[in-house]
Amino acid sequence: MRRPTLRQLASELDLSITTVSRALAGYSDVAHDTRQRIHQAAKKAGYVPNSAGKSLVTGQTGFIGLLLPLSDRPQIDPFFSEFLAGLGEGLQARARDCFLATVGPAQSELEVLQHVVESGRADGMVLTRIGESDERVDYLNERGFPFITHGRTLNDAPSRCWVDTDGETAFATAFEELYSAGHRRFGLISIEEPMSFRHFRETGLMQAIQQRNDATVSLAIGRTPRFDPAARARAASTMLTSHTRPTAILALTDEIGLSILEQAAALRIDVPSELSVIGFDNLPASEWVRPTLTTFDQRVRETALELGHRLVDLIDGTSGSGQRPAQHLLDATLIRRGSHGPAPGVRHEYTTGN
Amino acid sequence: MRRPTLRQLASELDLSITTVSRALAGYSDVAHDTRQRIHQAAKKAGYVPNSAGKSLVTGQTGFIGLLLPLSDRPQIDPFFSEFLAGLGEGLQARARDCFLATVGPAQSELEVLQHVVESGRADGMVLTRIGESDERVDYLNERGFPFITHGRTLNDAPSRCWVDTDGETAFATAFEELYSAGHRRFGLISIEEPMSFRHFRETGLMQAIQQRNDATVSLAIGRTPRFDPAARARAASTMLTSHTRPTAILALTDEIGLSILEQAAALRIDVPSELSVIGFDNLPASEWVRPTLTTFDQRVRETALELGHRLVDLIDGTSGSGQRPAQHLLDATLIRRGSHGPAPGVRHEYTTGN
DNA sequence: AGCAGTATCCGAAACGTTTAGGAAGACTAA
DNA sequence: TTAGTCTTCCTAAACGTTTCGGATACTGCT
Repeated sequence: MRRPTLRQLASELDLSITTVSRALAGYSDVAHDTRQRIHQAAKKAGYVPNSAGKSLVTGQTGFIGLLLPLSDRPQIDPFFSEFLAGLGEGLQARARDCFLATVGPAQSELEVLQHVVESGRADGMVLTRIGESDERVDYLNERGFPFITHGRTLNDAPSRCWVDTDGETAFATAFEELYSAGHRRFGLISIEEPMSFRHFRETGLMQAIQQRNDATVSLAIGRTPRFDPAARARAASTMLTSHTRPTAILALTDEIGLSILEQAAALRIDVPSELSVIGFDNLPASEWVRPTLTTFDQRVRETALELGHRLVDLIDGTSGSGQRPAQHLLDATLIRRGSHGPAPGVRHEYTTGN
Repeated sequence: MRRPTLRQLASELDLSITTVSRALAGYSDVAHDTRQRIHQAAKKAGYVPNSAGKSLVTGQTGFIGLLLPLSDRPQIDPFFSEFLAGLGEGLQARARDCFLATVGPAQSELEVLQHVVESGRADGMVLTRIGESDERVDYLNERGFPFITHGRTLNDAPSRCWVDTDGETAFATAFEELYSAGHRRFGLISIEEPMSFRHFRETGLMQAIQQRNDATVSLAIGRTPRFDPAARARAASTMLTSHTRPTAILALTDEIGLSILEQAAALRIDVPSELSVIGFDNLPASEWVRPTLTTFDQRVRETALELGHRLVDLIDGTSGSGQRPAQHLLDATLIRRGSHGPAPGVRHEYTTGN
């Protein structure tokens, strides 16, 4: 039982293909009762336009591509399902579907991206995990292919579409929160990879420190490969056993934050009385651990929904009319939980050292 | 700058479209040096066949659809990214792409499924979250559309393709492990939804209990809606405060297991000395909590990879030659962690009651 | 020279849709 | 009556690909 086509419908109704097509598409040059007959027959036959045919003539596929690297590390992205849910919701509202361009371990993302773009499988692209500079962005820019990114590079033109979470403000806020609570010896455990979110979060912290202009504030920085749990634990442990252990540590991600909590427990350092930790991402696990992890929520779902809408605007050329700016920065909201608190009293400063 | 087409390539090379097409497709009726000229020109022009054109004539899209419900609950599926990674990897190896058919809150999955199938956007479908009986499965069966499921219904024909984790054996194993450790008063916190994995896990437990044929074994059963954290907590707390509190509780999922650990901590019931808990899923959080949660790992990624390969086999008709059976049951592996241990001594049985 | 066989290429149709550019008839206004 | 304007419908081309069924020229053989 093959799917009904326009031709079949037309011959059944003794009409031309054109008329059936135009009736279904809602054009006004079809008589009212003809239109009704057509709609009835279409519904009865279960007619759904063949997307390949349509795509061939319109040049649009109705697909949005999402570049998905399949590294061998276990978790792709902790909030990936959230992201997908938001994106899917946004795209569905605009009658598009999402397709996953998977990047195998042996391929480069750029390679896959080029193939997708050139084969015309997608009308637009969504890119995540943006680096401080990003060859994928450069390629699509040059190619003139519609795309949007979750995150920005360090040198985007003002017209380049992106949606990002304001990590800069978030980390400044975190610093202020902790500074006000009396903390002066700070730590930051960051990642080694030059992702742009690292840049912004770090910058936010640095600027906030500078702005305080308080010589008693110190900052120790540790780095770890992003996806190596053992290295993460080492970085945390190193900072926690240092001679001048910080009283407050900012973790670039929750995974790092959880690792710090774990090492602190192992070293019998009480959180939050002896040590404050603030993470970023609001992973599910950050609610399950004890103490619970204070962190920032990115509202990933919302972000991705926005991303979808904006990309379709871009493709349809709707964004030219200027209702929304091309770039959109969303606030991260601080989720105050159990892993931060007032700094330990100055008296204790030298007794807690290792 | 539009993408190069076969026609352009052909006229450039002073050849017919046919020849260029056949050379690129690897047919043998093209002279060696002609073939080389064509390949060179194609590479130079960056030619990639237009997928709509190809799809129109071959009737294949190269896409596999994955039905993705966008419920309003925050996390779609804890291991969703894992699943996607595996599926993507499998499909990529077979030169297919994965597309996401998102189901909005207002739509039914069946409705979306029908639309995808009838519009010819996909060559095959992957279904997850299978119910004990499932209208989506019925529809696709009847429609004769290629599909595979992660999970099985309670009445699948032997030829119906699926890959599933053996929850039956897993729960029997868990029971045996605990029984051998001296536990006799068991609890099970299950879900309310008639998902088929619930059926198999419960059945596995029941059968294991029956097989022991030990009158001193008791089983208390609690149920909670799958995605309601508050109800989950209530169910856990109810079982933990019952007059005859179990010494070992099996949680149908890790989310339930984590909730039990949380409630136990709140009630000052020590795990594992007073209570053993075993979950299922191996969520990331189960490693972060203290005590860590003993649970089963489903090897989601591996499962999904298998799923992808088998579906493509099915589509290509390769599975007819009978190298692999249509149905495949994978073992879940017990990850022994900190939340289970020997049963508390009989002496304590009546002192721990609430 | 005549013939079969082979290597190499091509014309044309087909897939299902959209849409530009009419055409035919009915109505309106003078 | 006649020209003009709507309303309603249709013909035909186009999108880019694959593939069936030849066509042509060359080879080797008798």
